[in-house]
Amino acid sequence: MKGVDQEEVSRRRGIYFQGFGIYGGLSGLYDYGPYGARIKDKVIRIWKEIMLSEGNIAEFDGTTITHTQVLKASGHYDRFFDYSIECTKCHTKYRADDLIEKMGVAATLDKKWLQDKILELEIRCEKCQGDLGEVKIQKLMFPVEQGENLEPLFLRPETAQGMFVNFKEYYRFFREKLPFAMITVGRGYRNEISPRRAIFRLREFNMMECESYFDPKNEKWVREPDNEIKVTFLTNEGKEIKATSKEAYDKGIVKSQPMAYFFGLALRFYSKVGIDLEKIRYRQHKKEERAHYSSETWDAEALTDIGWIEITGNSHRGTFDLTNHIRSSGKDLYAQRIIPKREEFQKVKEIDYKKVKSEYPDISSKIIAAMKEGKTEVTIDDKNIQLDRFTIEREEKVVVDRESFVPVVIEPAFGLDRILYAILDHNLSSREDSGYAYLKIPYSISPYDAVVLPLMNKDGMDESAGKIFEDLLKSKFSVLYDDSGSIGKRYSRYDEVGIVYCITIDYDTIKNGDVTIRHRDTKEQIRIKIEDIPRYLGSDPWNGKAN
RNA sequence: GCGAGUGUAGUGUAGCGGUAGCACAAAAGCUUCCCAAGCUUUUAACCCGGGUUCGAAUCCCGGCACUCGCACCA
Repeated sequence: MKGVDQEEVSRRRGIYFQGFGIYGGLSGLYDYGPYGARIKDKVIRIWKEIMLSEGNIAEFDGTTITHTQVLKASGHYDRFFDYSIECTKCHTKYRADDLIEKMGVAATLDKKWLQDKILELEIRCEKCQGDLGEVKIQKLMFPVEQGENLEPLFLRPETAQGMFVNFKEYYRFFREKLPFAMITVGRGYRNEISPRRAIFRLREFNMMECESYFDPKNEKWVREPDNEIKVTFLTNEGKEIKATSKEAYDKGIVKSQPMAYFFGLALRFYSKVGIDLEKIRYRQHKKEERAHYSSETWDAEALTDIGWIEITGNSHRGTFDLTNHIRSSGKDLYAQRIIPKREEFQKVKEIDYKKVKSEYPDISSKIIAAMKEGKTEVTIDDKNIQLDRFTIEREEKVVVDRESFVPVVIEPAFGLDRILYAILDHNLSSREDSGYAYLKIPYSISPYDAVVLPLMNKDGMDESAGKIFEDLLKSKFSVLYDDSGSIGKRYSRYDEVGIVYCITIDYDTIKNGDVTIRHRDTKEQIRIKIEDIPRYLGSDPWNGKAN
């Protein structure tokens, strides 16, 4: 907090605001307005630019409505529930399954079962010994109707699954070479029990996820982790260390090399979008906090006015997802590795057609059919025939030079809305002298390149400004035009939404053909020729630390 | 989802049974050659629904939303 309320500014200036406001709003749904939508778009672009410039990362754009079988395989369908129970006296809330498991009984995730078990075990409120009420189910996925006689489908609770099920497409795209990764930017949906703090916890949210695939025998990214940016690592043993990603990996703090590599990428990204790296830390999940499938999890957290908030989750998902989809779909989602050539003798079983025909010339086709079905005996015309003796076994020499395996997955999942929350929190400041707010985000995510401002609306300044504005639009710059209010008021207007440059047209413009360009942060102005404006803006002249 | 509290122009607030005021913002005009100046004018609100009452923003009930706490965040 710097004396400026992010939510107030956002509402007032159209960065973000509650969805469906004229109808009283809907909990957990927020819209991005004229400035917010542009900032968001630029943040996405920077992220993609960084990820895609790795060379072995490709983009995926999947649907949000998801095949139910996918969610059954991933575990969401059966586990994405919250069975809660509340004390009727003091209203403390518990998870019903937790209470039962604390009694040393394995819980079955079924409402009636849980309810009965709680009565049977005579479980009472831990705090006040009061009676517990009814078990309530909170479903955390959003169903979507798909037709009269069909089961509802669900909106995806994460973008990851869409990528996993398309693993093979991308495996082919990368010509069957690991490691590679897929990225998706898109929306996810979770029926959060109590969404709060504006865009911090939403029911429909934006994420940018990356699924990277590795041979478990060679879990390394193609490049070394970053060794420049230092950040705080907080281990699950409570150790706090400031280190670069490479150091953290070398010292064994971060076990997974790719994970350490992605930390470096993420830090470059955070820094580029104006997140203060002094307010970033990596916190390792404790065992009990970790998702069931993960062997190593680190959250990147940002310090904001509401404390440390998770902005990116990094999970080592192992082979969990692909194994489940292989099992569930019966399809091949394996990768292959080249191994040293070796010759092997495999036992091959074959049907001895000659023998069958010579012994049972009339019913040979029936016998062969039964053998092909894998039967060991068959009864034809009341005759019981053992089939083993028609099998011949022989050894065959085969050359083996590859083997199949299930790739392991390492997933950095960026919460876009929370990243935007952190960006606003870290950059919304107030001027020391006047107290007015200004948003010191980098030029690269500034909602517009510049604003064109005639100093006054007369003596040809307005015409001149109008022409400069039109020319900039034609040159593909995103610019605004504003001629209302005093010049100081207008500067402040755009300071507040993070626009870096104000181009002011004054009397000298008419005389000399030059304009002043004012910088948001320093309030300093320089004079340049009108024809130099595109070059000046195009050179991305931001020189602050955030670049 | 529970408990407590809150909901008034775009934003921040006053009014708390007699028919909505202020500040900032916004718009028009005048003025002003550079950091929310001044003057004039204007636009604009009682979260939604029901009840009590001659009369409700105000009291009551229900809903919705927000804040905090608990829980949740796989």
